[in-house]
Amino acid sequence: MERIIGHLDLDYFYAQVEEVENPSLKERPVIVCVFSGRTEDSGVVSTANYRARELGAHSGMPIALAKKKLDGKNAAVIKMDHEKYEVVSNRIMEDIAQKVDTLEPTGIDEAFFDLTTSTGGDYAKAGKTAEAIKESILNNEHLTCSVGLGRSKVVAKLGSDTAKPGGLKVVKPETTMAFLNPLLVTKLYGVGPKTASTLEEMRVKTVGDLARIDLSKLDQRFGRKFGAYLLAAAKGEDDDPVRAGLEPTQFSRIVTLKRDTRDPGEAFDQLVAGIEYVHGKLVSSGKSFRTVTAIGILSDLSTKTKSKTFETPINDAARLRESARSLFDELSGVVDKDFRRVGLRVSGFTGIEDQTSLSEFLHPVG
DNA sequence: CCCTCGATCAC
DNA sequence: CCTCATATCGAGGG
Repeated sequence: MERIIGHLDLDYFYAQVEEVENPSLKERPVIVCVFSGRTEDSGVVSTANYRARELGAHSGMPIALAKKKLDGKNAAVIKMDHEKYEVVSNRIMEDIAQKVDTLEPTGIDEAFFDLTTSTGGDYAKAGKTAEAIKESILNNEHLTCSVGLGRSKVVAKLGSDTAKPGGLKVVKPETTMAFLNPLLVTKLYGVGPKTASTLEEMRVKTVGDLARIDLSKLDQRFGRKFGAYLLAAAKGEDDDPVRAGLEPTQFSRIVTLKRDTRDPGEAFDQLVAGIEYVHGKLVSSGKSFRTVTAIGILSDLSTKTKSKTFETPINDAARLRESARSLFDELSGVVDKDFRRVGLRVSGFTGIEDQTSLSEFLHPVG
C-alpha cells in the first residue's frame, strides 16, 4: 500500500523556547548562541527568531557578526541551554508518539512519523492528525511548528520546509511531481554545497532537472548509493522507512581550545572534561565501545583523526582516557599545523550485530 | 567482512 | 570570524 509519511519541524526551536519562557522576547530580535569561550564573542549563532533573521542574523553566523547586524535593535543574545530544550523536546516527542503509528525523531526539533495504518491511506484523515499534533504542541507548550505530509520521507520533509513557519503542507501522491519539479535541488535533504556545485556543472538546477538524469550518470558522479538516492529522491520515491527506537551508534565531544597549540598534552588537558562527558553518555546508556577516535581540527579548519579498535568492548573511564591520550600523541606526530579544536568519539557499540572473520570471508564455507 | 581515514551533510 | 553532534559513504588495505 502507498504510505503516508509526515515530517514535523519545530519552528526556530531554541529561540522559540526562550520566547515561551520570557514572552517579552517575542517583540525583539533573539539569537541563541554557542559561545566557544576563546574570546568574549567567539562562537556562532545556533538559532535566530524571525525578527533577527529579517535583520540579517542567521544560524551558523559568527556571534560578533550577528551582533553587528543587530546593533541598536534591542536584540536579545542568549546562551544556548541544551538541557532546557531537551526537556521540552522530550515532552513533545512523547506526546506525538501517542498520535501516530511510528515516530522517528531525527533531531531535538524534528521527527518523521508514519500514518499509513491509522489512516488507511486516507489523506483527509492524515491531515486531521497533523492538525491535532500542531494543536497539541500549541496548547501544551505554546510552540508553533511546521508539518509536511507526503508519500515518502523526502516529500514530507520538503513539505514541512515549504510550510514553515507554522504551516501544514499536504502533498498527495498525484500532486507529488508538480510539487517537487520546480524546487531547487539545494532544498533536497543530503544536497549540500559540494553536491549542488557538481549538479550545477551537470546543468541540474531543479528537482525536475534531476529526475530526468540517467542513473548511470549519477552513479558515476556520486557513487552507487548516493546516486541512486538522488534519483529516487527527485522522484519523491525514496522507500526509507520510519523507524522507532533507533539507538545512537556513536557519542562524541569536541571542544575549542583556549589557544591554538601543537602540544598534545596541552590539547588533552582541555579535553578531559569532554572525555568525562562521553564516558557519562556510555554509562547512562549502558553501552560499551570498541572504537575510539581522537579528532583534531587544525588551525586551517581541516580535520585529522586517529582511531583505534579494541578486541573487546570497553566502558571504563580510565582506559578511555588513556587510549585518548596516546591517540593524541600519535595525532600530533602526523600534523603539521596547530590544533584549534580537539575531540573524542566512541563508536562500534556492542550488541548491534556480529561479524565474520577475515578467513571466513576469504574462504567461505557452504 | 573488518579497520582506518577523509569527506560530506546537517543539527 | 569560523560550534557542535551524528550518520553515512567510499577508498584503500588486510
